[in-house]
Amino acid sequence: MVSRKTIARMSLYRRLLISLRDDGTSHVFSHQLAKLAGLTAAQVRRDFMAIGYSGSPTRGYEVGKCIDSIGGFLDGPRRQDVALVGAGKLGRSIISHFSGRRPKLAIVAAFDDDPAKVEGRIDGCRCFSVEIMESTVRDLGIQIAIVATPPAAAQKATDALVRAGVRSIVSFAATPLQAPEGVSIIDMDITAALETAAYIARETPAAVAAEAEADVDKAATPLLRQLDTLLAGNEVKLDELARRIGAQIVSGDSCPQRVVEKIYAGDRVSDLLNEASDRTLLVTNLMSLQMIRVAELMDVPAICFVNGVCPEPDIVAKADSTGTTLMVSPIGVFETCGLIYQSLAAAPATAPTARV
Amino acid sequence: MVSRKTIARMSLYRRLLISLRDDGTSHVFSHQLAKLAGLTAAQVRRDFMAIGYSGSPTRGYEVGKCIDSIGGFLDGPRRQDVALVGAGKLGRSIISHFSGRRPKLAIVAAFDDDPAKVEGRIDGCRCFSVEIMESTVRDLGIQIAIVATPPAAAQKATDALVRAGVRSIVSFAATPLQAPEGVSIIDMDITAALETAAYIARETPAAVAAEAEADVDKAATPLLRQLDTLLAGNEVKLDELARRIGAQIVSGDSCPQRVVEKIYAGDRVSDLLNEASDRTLLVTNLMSLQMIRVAELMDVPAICFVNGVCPEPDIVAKADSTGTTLMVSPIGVFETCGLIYQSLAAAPATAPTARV
DNA sequence: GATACGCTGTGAATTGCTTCACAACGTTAC
DNA sequence: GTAACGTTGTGAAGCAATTCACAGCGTATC
Repeated sequence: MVSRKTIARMSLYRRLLISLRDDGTSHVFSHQLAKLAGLTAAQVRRDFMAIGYSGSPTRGYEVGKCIDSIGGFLDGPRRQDVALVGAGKLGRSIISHFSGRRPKLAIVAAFDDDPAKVEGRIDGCRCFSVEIMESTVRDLGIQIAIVATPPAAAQKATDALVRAGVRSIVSFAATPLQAPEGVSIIDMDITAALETAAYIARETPAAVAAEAEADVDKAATPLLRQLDTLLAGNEVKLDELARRIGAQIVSGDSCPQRVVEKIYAGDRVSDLLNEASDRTLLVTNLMSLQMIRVAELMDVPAICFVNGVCPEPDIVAKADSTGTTLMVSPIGVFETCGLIYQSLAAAPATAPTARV
Repeated sequence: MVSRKTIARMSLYRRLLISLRDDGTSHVFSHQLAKLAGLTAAQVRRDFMAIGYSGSPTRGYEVGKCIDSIGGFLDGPRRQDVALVGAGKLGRSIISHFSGRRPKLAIVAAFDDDPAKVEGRIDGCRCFSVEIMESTVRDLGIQIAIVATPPAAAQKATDALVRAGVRSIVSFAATPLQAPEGVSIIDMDITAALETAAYIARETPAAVAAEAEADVDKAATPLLRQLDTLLAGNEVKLDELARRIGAQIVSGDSCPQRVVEKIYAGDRVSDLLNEASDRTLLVTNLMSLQMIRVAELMDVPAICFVNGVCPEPDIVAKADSTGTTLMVSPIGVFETCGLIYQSLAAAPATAPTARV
């Protein structure tokens, strides 16, 4: 397994490489990158070896490819959300620091015990009361947190985060945090850093130093019928549909020529069993192997993931093996459904304008 | 010579010991201190050995004496002054962090290129223009500096600090700093720390390799913009919307007169945090109390359940109590989205036919 | 087309840090 | 008094991270 230090350096390499790319550099040698990072060339080569990226003996490393390789290693397949506890000056500055920087890593919620800060927005990040932290973090499925509270509140916050399911914490608190096995703490001890600097300055030998009944059905009938009219017989091929909505087909060679005439949007697998057919396109934001398995079971020809999130290789592989076409729509579920609907309604075939 | 890591731990030990002393503890064993610090007992003993402090085999270490010993090692004979460059949020939070904490270590001057910050006082610390930094630092004989500037300015600041005689720098800049031999740099790389945390959170359970990139995002832009145009300013009242799509409002007395201008369809709660607002209608097939909680949290005015499934009384009750309007659409997510979309597109206002 | 060059990828060596393991020893118990 | 216990201090072992050193290869040069 690759060490924590190597991971941190990867983060650094990527920033350096991005900066090189922006400067128009296409290739870089290990010793050059080493110089920029303040390391040795051997260290850089070892690190790249760890992620399996190879350069050319004559041109060195390709900046673009290298950035992608590091991205493949460092970034998860989907966005990871981060919670921040302690919206004091430090906490707010950290939010600003990350604001819009890494699309795959977003501080989505801040928590503080000061009512003044609560309900405000800090650089676009919502701030809530610590009282709802545990439930919120759990509900959101957040696994990463930053602790920037006064030392007295830090351990309590950490315990709540751990109970909420957080697995990795970056701490700026001036006190070490106790966490159970399996929860990793990365301590950014500012005080220790400054004191260390002071020591060095002093001792270094001089150098330059988430009721009711239903008469709902009655009202529903006419509408549903219209929809059926709209969709039925309005077959469309998968590849054509993908093109119309700007989605990209990500699964390999499965036949995108098949037709769909019904769309099911939603993540509830149990409903799928009743709704889906071999002419149904499934629009979902739940990306899992289970989804592919159910699609196969129901003979669903295609699945459209949303928000531009590409499925992991094992999911693509599974889809390929079952012959399910996968596509990724760059936009959300509502927007994707809207476009498909619009597209079908606008189709030359039978296009009754739905009375609304 | 004692290692940098050991020095940083000393700083930590001292803080832990001071807190123990304040709690009235007079003696402490290596394993106790180790527990507090998150280290092993052997490590603690080794470190104390390095500074030549000895404990008693029966009583352990004397807290007071030990603090003094560490002080003798860590602190210099006289106060050491520190300069800070970059009085942005991060810089100011660092000043507050140290303000009055360590008498022997004081941030005496801050430097920034923003005239608005210059000449002001931050937690008692004077702020000056970067222009006079070099000469001021030199004149004050400052040997320790903290760099908290944007990456672009960091190297320049470092060079000036080095010329001014600084021998040890703690950097919070998002870029590595180059310094001559004899000037030590302690890099607090926040970005690397968070990315490392993200990696660990993701890879800890079962490692899965990541893959391809998504140029899906590019295709997304124009489409999304069109959708925004379509939806923005196309406000519609909740009761009107419900009537148009044949949905039934099931929650009690909450005000269905509110308007919505955005729809979010999907069950992924975490995305809601970023997407939802007090004008967003949430279309979902996930019927749970958690959904109501999140809606409340985000001030989402209404939730539309689908497939004609009426929510349980407890959910309706919860929604009533939070003022969230609940409606039930007789049809599925896709059809509901399609109808809403159609409805908005057909609205008298701005109705650009989406190019597909 | 052969020679020289400089770089990468990697086994092996090295360095530095952490933990083990145990002698030494003060304290308590009987 | 002495046996048992639990802790410190420390040499030695172990482990992780880094560096060395060089084979191998693509390119350039003559």
